Amino acid sequence: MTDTTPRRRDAERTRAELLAVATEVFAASGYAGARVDDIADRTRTTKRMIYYYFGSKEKLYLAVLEHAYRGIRAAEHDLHPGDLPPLEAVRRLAELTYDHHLSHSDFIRLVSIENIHHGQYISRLGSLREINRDALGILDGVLARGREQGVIRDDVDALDVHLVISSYCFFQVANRHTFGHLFDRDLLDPALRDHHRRIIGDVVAAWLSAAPSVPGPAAS
Amino acid sequence: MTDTTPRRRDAERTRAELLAVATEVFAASGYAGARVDDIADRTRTTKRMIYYYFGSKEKLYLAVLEHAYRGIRAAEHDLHPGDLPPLEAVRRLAELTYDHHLSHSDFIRLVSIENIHHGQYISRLGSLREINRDALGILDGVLARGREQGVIRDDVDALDVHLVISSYCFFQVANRHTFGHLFDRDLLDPALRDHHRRIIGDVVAAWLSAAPSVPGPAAS
DNA sequence: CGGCTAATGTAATCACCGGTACGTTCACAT
DNA sequence: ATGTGAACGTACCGGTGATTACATTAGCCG
Repeated sequence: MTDTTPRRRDAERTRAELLAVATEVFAASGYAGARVDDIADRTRTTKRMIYYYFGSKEKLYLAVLEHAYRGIRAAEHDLHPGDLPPLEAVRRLAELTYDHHLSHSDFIRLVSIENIHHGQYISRLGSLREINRDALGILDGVLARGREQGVIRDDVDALDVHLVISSYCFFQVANRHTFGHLFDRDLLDPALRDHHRRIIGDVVAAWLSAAPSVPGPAAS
Repeated sequence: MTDTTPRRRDAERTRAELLAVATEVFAASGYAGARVDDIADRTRTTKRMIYYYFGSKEKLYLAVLEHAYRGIRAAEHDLHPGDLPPLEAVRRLAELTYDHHLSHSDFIRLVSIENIHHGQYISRLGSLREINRDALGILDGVLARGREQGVIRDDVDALDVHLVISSYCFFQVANRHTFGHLFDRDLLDPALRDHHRRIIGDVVAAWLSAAPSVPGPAAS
């Protein structure tokens, strides 16, 4: 957060700046690793204000988490399936999700961090559940259409597809460092981006258009 | 670490116990979140011994990380492709990897933690790189055989396949909590295990047997 | 046995870090 | 213009947590 507007006494702005910087710091260091002093020092205000606006480190983290989750629009929202052929729509969704994840690495890291803490904080943020609902609804509509047309297998539901796509995209960002070290491939190398994006598109398209491996719907 | 052998003065045992407990605690709380006192209290020795054997919290974590990585045998090692049809071999590898990840959640969590720290610790453990080499080699052999037989597409390399499989399996364990909360599906629910295992098998089998989406090898 | 070192226990130290007491100043309403 | 509360700053506190100084004992080797 470098200086921008040098106004004095602007509650909204101070609060927003703290939240933005806290997001960066928590994402960079984890909850326990983040330092309240560090967050304060990176703003043009002081530690006192963190407690004035948020009350505690924990509540600040909760605010960061909620803000991050609300700020993320599921890639599904940018998908306008229109009358795209279902398979093309899903491929497009996969590739959108890929780009979406790559450009929101702080969010991805916060999710990792939250899982390290067994989801103990997000579990207090009940209102988030609804956000992803309609995103899944969009995907579900596409799959239904594909099944009707007989071009998409019937033993897979929207959540399964979402899981496969998210896993792949998430991994690229979340495990960049260990994977890069062990295999000498920087997953986020711009030169590989098209290759990696195409892969997840190919994967879901091939998967969904294949015949069910066992007759009849199996999803529970 | 509950009591087992009540011998006194056993260096090997003390060291091993510390390492095992430290693995649990680091995996449970992250590096910064883990407490040296906590680790010591869970053993039948004292904090002093951590410093006697490992020197510092950081070196203890490094030892945990290295031990965990060495202790993990890539699922590829349990794959004996023999003369299985290539596609079946890859499907089998995917399903093996799935079970493998599910039964090593502490390791998965350590990997997540290490990535939160930008891989700064694993980058000091240069010797690990070799471990995964021959694992990839096995997969590479299967793919090569499949390409020769014309049953596996030629625009995908072993690392790509490994990435797709690992991503899916890793996500299940690593993001269990946030995903479970947001979508009301416990990814590790035993009742879903067969369903989820089958999915990754279907995914790679369908993907690899499909025709390349663009003519000619594209992998870099 | 005597002694010598590896191994262990106890009790501190010291920095760091989340949180707060207290005082000040801005800006808006009247 | 000025009273008033919201917004902010400074300096500090108290606990915690990593690390260590020092004392002790166990076991082996001769």
